[in-house]
Amino acid sequence: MTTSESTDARATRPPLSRERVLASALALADAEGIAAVTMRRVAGELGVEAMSLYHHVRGKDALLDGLIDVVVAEVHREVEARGLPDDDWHAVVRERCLAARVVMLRHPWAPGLLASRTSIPSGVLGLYEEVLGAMVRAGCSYRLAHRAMHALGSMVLGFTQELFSPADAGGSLGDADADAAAALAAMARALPYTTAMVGSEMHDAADPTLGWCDSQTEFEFTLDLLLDGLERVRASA
Amino acid sequence: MTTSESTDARATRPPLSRERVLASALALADAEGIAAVTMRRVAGELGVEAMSLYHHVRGKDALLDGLIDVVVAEVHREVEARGLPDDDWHAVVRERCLAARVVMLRHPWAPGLLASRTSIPSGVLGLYEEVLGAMVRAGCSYRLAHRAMHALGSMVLGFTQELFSPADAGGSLGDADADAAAALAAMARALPYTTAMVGSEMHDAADPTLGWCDSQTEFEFTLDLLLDGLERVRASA
DNA sequence: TATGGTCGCCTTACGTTGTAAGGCTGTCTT
DNA sequence: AAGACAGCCTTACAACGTAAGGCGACCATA
Repeated sequence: MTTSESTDARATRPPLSRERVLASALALADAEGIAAVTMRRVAGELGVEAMSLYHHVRGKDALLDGLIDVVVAEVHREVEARGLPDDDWHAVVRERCLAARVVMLRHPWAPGLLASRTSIPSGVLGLYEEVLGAMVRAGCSYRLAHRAMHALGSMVLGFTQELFSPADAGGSLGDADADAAAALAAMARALPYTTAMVGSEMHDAADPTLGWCDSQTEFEFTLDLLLDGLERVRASA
Repeated sequence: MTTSESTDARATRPPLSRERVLASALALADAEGIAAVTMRRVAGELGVEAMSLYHHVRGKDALLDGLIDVVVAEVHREVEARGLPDDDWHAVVRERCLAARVVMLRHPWAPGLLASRTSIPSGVLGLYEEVLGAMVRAGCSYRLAHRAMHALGSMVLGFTQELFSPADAGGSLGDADADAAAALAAMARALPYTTAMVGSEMHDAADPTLGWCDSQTEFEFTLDLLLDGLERVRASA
């Protein structure tokens, strides 16, 4: 009985593999956040016991490293899917940053996870190399290119960790109207400029229900701010 | 016996308080990283059992929120400790960012923790308000000021999460020389620009033992890049 | 001066986490 | 045929956050 059951189960499902483990973990992280990625949970998703994962992954830390590799590979694929200008360094760098961003938006847990790793994943070095090459070939000094790496890297990772989301800034709506109004009034008194900004931006927003803060636009604005600044430094050197 | 012991212990140490709990957690996080901040561990540091903390802190999450409040208060104090230019928005914003940075450097776990919180801490709103006010009074539109918040915030938080630290880029030194040389050669082949950049920057660095990558300089460079860009947009509007 | 309440801390216990150690069952090699 | 091996499972342990309740010391009131 027990024998036939386990035989059935083994026949039914495809054999485990590092790829299947990582795919399962990725799906789980996307669906329920990185905290849901638990050895037992991932195993359960694969119809298997927790300890079985250890035959394909050294441990939880290695699993998370693998997850990062998957995300970085996705960025590479996204870069290839877009056209490669290759002549204009501005465009080359811009495309890399935007590609990285769409992938980070698909996997909002990725920036935090990346930041938590102690050693830099090798795939990321490949991305840096491409950007670096484009800048240096365009006549940027290594010093300038180095600084660009810091600036752009911190922006790509930082922008997904939205510290300034509408729901938070708006206070806890959904309470009684009186309470909400009082809270809003108190906020307007304590933080007049912030309140005015939210009001002004919400009024200007095309679709206020979607959120007053279109972070894609913000992202591209900041990106161009940096790229223009870098170009200015390059040209003046 | 038991009675006298507990009496002694209670007489010996000052009574617990929210402040003492937070101070202990802060010291622990600074010394051993945020992962070491455990209810049992913090309690142990105070000569107390884990559950005793719950009389002064709602739970672990509230403890971490408290930790953030402490850090934000430290930023405010740092801002006050510096002189207040107050006339030049450029300088006002710059000082805030630099103040935030030195505090983040003192508590490297803070940016990650801040990013992990779901709701924005009220103290941070105060900082935003100051920067926002300076910009708006200087003639920036709310739209521009809003974008500046995103750009500057993501930079301040992102820059401490050094994804590009010397130890990593340099590979694992400390092995046999032959292995290290081989690894370096392989890296030079796979990542020629990166290798060249590290070499170039290390050569130029005043004190190579301190690290080829002076992130304070990088930070200020990026900050000024952003501020100059923002000023240009403001002036042209 | 007794008495009951409250405060501060402790004890015990439960469910969840990562993972070390070892068992069982097929398949493959010699 | 026999032994090695791969793949999965079982059991077990320490550490985690925290719910529930206990116990002594104080303090106000009767």
